[in-house]
Formats: sequence, C-alpha cells, structure tokens
Amino acid sequence: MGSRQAKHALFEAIAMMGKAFSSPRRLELLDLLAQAPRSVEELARASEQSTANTSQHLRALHAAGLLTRTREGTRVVYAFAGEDALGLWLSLRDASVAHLGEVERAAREYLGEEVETIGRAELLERLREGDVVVVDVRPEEEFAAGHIEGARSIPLEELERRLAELPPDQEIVAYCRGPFCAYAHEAVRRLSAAGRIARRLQGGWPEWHLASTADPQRREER
Amino acid sequence: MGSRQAKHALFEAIAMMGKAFSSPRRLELLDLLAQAPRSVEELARASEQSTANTSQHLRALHAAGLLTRTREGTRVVYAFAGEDALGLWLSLRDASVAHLGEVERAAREYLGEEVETIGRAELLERLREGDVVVVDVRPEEEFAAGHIEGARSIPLEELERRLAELPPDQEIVAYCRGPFCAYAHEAVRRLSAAGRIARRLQGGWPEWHLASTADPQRREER
DNA sequence: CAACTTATCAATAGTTCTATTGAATAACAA
DNA sequence: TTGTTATTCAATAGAACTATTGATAAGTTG
Repeated sequence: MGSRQAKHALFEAIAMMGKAFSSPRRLELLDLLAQAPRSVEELARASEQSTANTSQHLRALHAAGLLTRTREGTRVVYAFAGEDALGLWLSLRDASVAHLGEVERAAREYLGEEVETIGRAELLERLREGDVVVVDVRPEEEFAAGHIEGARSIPLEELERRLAELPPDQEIVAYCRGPFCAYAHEAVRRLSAAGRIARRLQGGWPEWHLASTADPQRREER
Repeated sequence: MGSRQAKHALFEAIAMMGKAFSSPRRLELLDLLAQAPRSVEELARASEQSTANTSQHLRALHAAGLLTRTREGTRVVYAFAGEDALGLWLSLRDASVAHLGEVERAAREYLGEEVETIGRAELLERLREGDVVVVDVRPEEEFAAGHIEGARSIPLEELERRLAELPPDQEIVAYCRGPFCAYAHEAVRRLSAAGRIARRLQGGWPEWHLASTADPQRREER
C-alpha cells in the first residue's frame, strides 16, 4: 500500500473531471445542456463558436463522463449524463457565486436591475392554493424538454403579444434557465410595466427539477 | 441584456473555480486539508513537492475561495473555507468515481483487496446499541482536529502494539480519511489477522462530518 | 541586530491547452 | 452513385499553465 505512484495516478484521474470544468467555453455548453439535450450545431450556434471547436469541447466533456452522446440520423445529440452530473455543475456554479466576488459582479452586470423573487417553498404553497400563474419564458424547445408542472410556455419574445392569455387578477411567476438567465428578469420588468403583479422564481428549471427528484444527500457508498 | 461580453465574463469567472480543481497536485492538497488545517510546509512534506510549488498551488486555491489563510507566527495555515467548499470537493471526487473507469481502476490498484464495510446508518444503529468499538486510525493530529463522536484514536502504526486496548469480544469498526485512504483497509486486514471481527466504515471523517451537519439540499437562493 | 525558519515572489523553460483551418467520415436522400 | 448535411479528425500556432530555481519578505529567537 501507500505507493506514491498509484496515489498520483488516482489524483491524475480525478483531475480529468476537474479539467472538464476549467474552460469558460465548456461551462457555457454545460449551461445550455442543463436545459435540454442538443445537437452539436445547435450548441455551436447558441454559444457562437465554430462547430469544430464546439465538437472538441463536447468530446472532452463526454470523455469526463459528464455528457452522453446519441446519434440521431445525421446529427449527434449530447445530453447530461445524469442527475449527479447536473448537480455537480450547479454546485460548482453556486460555489463560485458564494466565494468569488467576480462572479457576483459579472452576474449583476449581465442581469441588470434585480426584481422581486419568490422561493420554491412559497411557490409550492401558492400552487396548492391555486392563486398563481406560472409562466415559462424560455424558448419552446426547452419547455418541451421539461418544465414545472402546471406552467404554461410563453417565450419572452411573445410575451407582449400574448398578454391577454394571462388572467389579469392573478399574480404571475416567471422562470427561465436559472439564476444567471436574463429572460425571467426581463419578463417581470415587462409584466410590471404592463400593470401586472409579477415575480421571478429563484433559480430556474434545472434547479427546480433537481430539487423535486432529489433524495437528499446521497453520497456514493465506499 | 444579453450582452455577449458580459455573459463571457460571467463564465470566465465561474471557470476560475473549475480551474482550481484541474491539477492533480491541487487535488492532493485539498484531500489533505479535508482532514485538518495545515501549514504550507506540512502540506509540502505530505505531498512530496517543493515548498515554493505548494505555496503557489495553495495561493491558487485560496484565490478561488476554496481555502482560508491564517498567519500563525512564522507559519501560514490553510484550511477549507467552509462546508460548501468541502462538499464540492467530495462531490467532484464522487462524480469522478461514478463516471470515470480510470478512477475506479486507480483506486483498486492503490487500495489493494477490498474488506468488509459498514454504512453510516448501520453504524449509528450499532452505536446506539453500544456493541461496537469505533477506531480512528489516522495520525493523531487529524483525530485532534475532528473525529467521530465516541471514537478512539489508534494510529495505524500503533495498532498491533495497542491491540489489548480493544475489547476482544466486540466488533471493531475502523475509519480513516475517506474512500481512497488505505489506512482503514490495512487496519481491518491486520485486525482480522489478529482474530478480531472488524469492518471498515464507508467513507471517512470528512464524509461523516458533512453528513452529520448537513441540512440536506440547501441551494443558494437566487 | 544577526541568524534562522517559513513562506512568497519573479523569471523562465518546458509542457499542455485552445482555437483555427482544411480534410475526412457518417448518414441520408435523390 | 453522387451530392448534401452534420460531425469529427489532424495539424498547427499561439496562449496559458506548471515546476524549478534563486532571491526576497515576514516573523521569531538569541
């Protein structure tokens, strides 16, 4: 036992996982994939980088075991490999917010002025009472890939046009991709401007989903 | 909203946290610090690298907000910055085991033959019944920095010499630094060879500690 | 103050990582 | 088969990271 070499090999192997999270480009891809599985080309377009480069990064994430890869005809679709992988990404992101001032600053810069929020617990309560409308303001495909039960899909661009669909006397809760997604912020601002009572859900679909399915605190037995 | 530049800055900032986990040397330091706070020199010795190099890596981990730094006379002591940071390291490590065959293989190689284990729930039960002895086989300083309540400290090197301290008719549970620490494996082998009934606790002190203090599933509200 | 211990800084060579380009491959359809 | 689309591969130049060395700084002790 205690062989230095074996120990080094062990840490080297674990570092592969760490390296997966060490490039901003890769993190951007993870952030997109947290919403829904996507093809290389879609991801390349969404993150504004070349297909070849996107493909390489996806390959790296796949090699680290974070993503699955499925061929669909001529396209290749990548998706998160499981809830632990998704959870790890969210934890890393949250930790960076908690510990790095830069992240907080960059987030404020990106998101603009803060709006009123509502937490998971309170929303569940209000849903039970039935006096609230939940609106998913992400693109339709992401809604289709998974959404909060009972929510209706109104992508941000269509919000003003479809305002009549929302009952004028009920509070509206908007949500989108997560804490760093600007859609819900913007939606609440526009709804308020239109005279509605609106709040933004803390977190977004991935956080909600994970909190709903989590058997809390399941650490690998070893 | 939607400024590409601001978005890139955000991911760039988050990637700082990821980069902290991308070097095997740094992971080795984190692994040591998960047991107890330590000075630069101790860490350098324990991980068999130069002081200058160790200092640089510690500086990087500190910059990522994972470690705290305290001057104590002529020494500088580093420690984990909080339970979320510790939890993040353990999650990353666990995910790498779950998803990367290399890690599993390297671990088996390093740890040698598997021994009988006991889980947290069962141990808690047995402790309540009082028919088990828990032995912490880590170095004494690590025991001093924190240990399972009711455990007694017998560092691995002293195990044979102090065998008489352990009641011969009770089952013994040994634990050490974690799933990749060879001490408990070795302790159980030696105890079995001495005719005792012994098992190894799944995980080690950091896992136990975190599971004991966790309010499960606390995601930053945003 | 001088000697000593511990830790950090600064410069650098070697290595690894990233983005880019253009070519190669896979699946499909005409 | 040929053409088309989507993805990956291979080579490469430039950027970032790592370990090493020797010098410097902070704090203690005699």
